[in-house]
Amino acid sequence: MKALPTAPARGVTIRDVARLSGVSAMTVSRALRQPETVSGDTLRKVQSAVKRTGYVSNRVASRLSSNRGHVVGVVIPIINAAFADTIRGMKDVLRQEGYEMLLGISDYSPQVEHAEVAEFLAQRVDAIALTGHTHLPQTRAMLRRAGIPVVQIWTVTRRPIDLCVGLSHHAASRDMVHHLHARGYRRIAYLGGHTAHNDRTSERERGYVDAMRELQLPVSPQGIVRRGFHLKEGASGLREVRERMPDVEAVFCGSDMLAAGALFECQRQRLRVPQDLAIAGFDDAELSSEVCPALTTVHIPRFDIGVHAAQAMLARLSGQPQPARVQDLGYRIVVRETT
Amino acid sequence: MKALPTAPARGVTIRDVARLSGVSAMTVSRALRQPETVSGDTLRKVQSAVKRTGYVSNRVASRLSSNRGHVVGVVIPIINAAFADTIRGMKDVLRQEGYEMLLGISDYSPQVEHAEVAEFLAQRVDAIALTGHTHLPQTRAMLRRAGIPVVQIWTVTRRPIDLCVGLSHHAASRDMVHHLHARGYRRIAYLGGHTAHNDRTSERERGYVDAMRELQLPVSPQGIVRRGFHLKEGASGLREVRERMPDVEAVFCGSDMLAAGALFECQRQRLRVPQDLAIAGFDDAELSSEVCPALTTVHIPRFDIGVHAAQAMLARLSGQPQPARVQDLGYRIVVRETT
DNA sequence: AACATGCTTGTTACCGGTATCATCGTCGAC
DNA sequence: GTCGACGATGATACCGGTAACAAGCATGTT
Repeated sequence: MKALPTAPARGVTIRDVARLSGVSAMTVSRALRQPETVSGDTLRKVQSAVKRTGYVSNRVASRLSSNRGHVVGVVIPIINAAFADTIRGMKDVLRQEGYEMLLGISDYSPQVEHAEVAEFLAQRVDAIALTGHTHLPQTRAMLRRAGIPVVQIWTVTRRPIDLCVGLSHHAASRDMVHHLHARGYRRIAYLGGHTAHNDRTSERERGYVDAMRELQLPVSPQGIVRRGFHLKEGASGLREVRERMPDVEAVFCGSDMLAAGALFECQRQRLRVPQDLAIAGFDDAELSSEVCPALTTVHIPRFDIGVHAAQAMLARLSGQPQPARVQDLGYRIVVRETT
Repeated sequence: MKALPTAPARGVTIRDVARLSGVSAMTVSRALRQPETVSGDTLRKVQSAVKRTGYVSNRVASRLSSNRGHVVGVVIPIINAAFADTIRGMKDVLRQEGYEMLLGISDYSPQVEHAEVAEFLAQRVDAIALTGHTHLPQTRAMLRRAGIPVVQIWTVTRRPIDLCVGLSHHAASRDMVHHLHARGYRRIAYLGGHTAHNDRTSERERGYVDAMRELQLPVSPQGIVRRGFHLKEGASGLREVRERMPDVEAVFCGSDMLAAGALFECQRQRLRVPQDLAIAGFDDAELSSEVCPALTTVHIPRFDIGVHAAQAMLARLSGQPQPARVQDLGYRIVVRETT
């Protein structure tokens, strides 16, 4: 088993280690970062001195002089189960490579996102991940100027700022509507998230509209209801859908939270799902396979988005062969019991 | 409306601003951090130069020389809905004060937690928040030596490393068992989380055991089942409880995820809740009020824990009157339909 | 033997701020 | 009129690393 990382013993600097091992500070620095460039003898002396003093490199100083601080910044709109998986994926990769993560939360506000990015850059992070591709022009400009790896996650876009890892929410949404159609549903409503400053929800809604048109099914503003992503709003959303469109046969929800909230409301109203009303979700949340009846939904690779995003930025940082600029990780329609 | 924070224009340093405004770098530094110590004339010149150049102070350099970097580190065991609320609470406060957050995830491993803390200290964070009070002795020692504010969150403990903000999970758990008893339930089983390296789950389990003893109800290892915190495990846990204790009347779950998983399993098995079996949870997750029937649970101030923790560390950092070392934010039994 | 080559190590300066102390001018008190 | 106090500003060194270059030395080549 590996020894525990030692504490950055207060005040122990590289010069202390240098003195103790009888070499220069520069040699200590080299011994720690590129052991193969110093002699075996020197390496041993340095390692022993490090152990005795409990020396830990000061990342702040290191970053100031070399412009590498082993920190990346990540901005997500909100912490929820979906983004949590992506964060976990990133963390797993970053930890292995010795990188830390600054977390920014934008609350779906481009202004707040901009402020977080500005602060990240002031902190001189090595790379930045952003959610989606809807940003202020100033934010894009600032990121370009910064000249560090930038990964946009969750959606794919043709013109990323730098890199991008995600999937087409439009295509996924479209496919789900086709699934509902194949099951025989015709009066299909859409209960989705607010679309302001959110390309995921916008794409999903457009996917629904486009598919309905393709299938020559009736689409109308009556059949589209928008809500936040809370279970409670799924319930109220379902009530509104049924008021507006009494003969609705299926409700396609832009997130599993909305779908589950709608499902619970059906249970309260003693509506049978899917006999009286079919429900489909999006995200394949943990909940979806566990509720009764289990939710039909779109599985998206939340965890892998994080893994690939982190790998892409690290690859760029280490000057490895350039990763693909755009990585589409796809999705999967998961048919369960509610459709 | 406030202007957007500007980009750290590449390469613009305090010296550039100094040259442009015709004063020394030191005066610029003062004008930005303690505007009241420079003359009005100077202040205006500096502000204009800052605007023209788009200068943003380099936090890295600032931290190196002044030991203040406007970053705090937070370690949580896992990202889930519960901790997400706490993170949000912290972020809200930190953002207002211009602090950024490094996020560490320990996966319930004290070794990983130790490594994260070590790395945070190498990054020279201004303060650290940790979850719970179960840490390696080395971790405690390292934190003490670091001499920065440390907040332990979620549980209260008599001997915190420095500060602590949370509640007594033992008392809350005990109260819930008393509630079940008052409702007439006698054969009460406990379905909780794994207790290794987790003081929240341990305390909750002990609270159950202690309350059962007080009430002179039968407690046996048969009536205690441990699982992870996934819905699926709530379902499998419920099956195991009923196998082991066929005449069980109520299941007290150490988390709402387990409780909801158990509830869904009951629905699948066509068991009526609470008539055939009562279920109580812990955490008051968003889910709990929305499922049908709604879950009886223990509400805990997840968001406020974050807010108070952040406020406590910032208070200490700014040398304000010392915050209370231990803040017990309490809990509330929320009776709904499942008991 | 003289010299080029490569490997290891050391010296120096610098990253971009800020702490500290020195300096300068102004104003009021004696 | 001289002196001390105070406010504003500047010069310098330093935080703790690392880049860039120089130097020393052993080895191989002609």
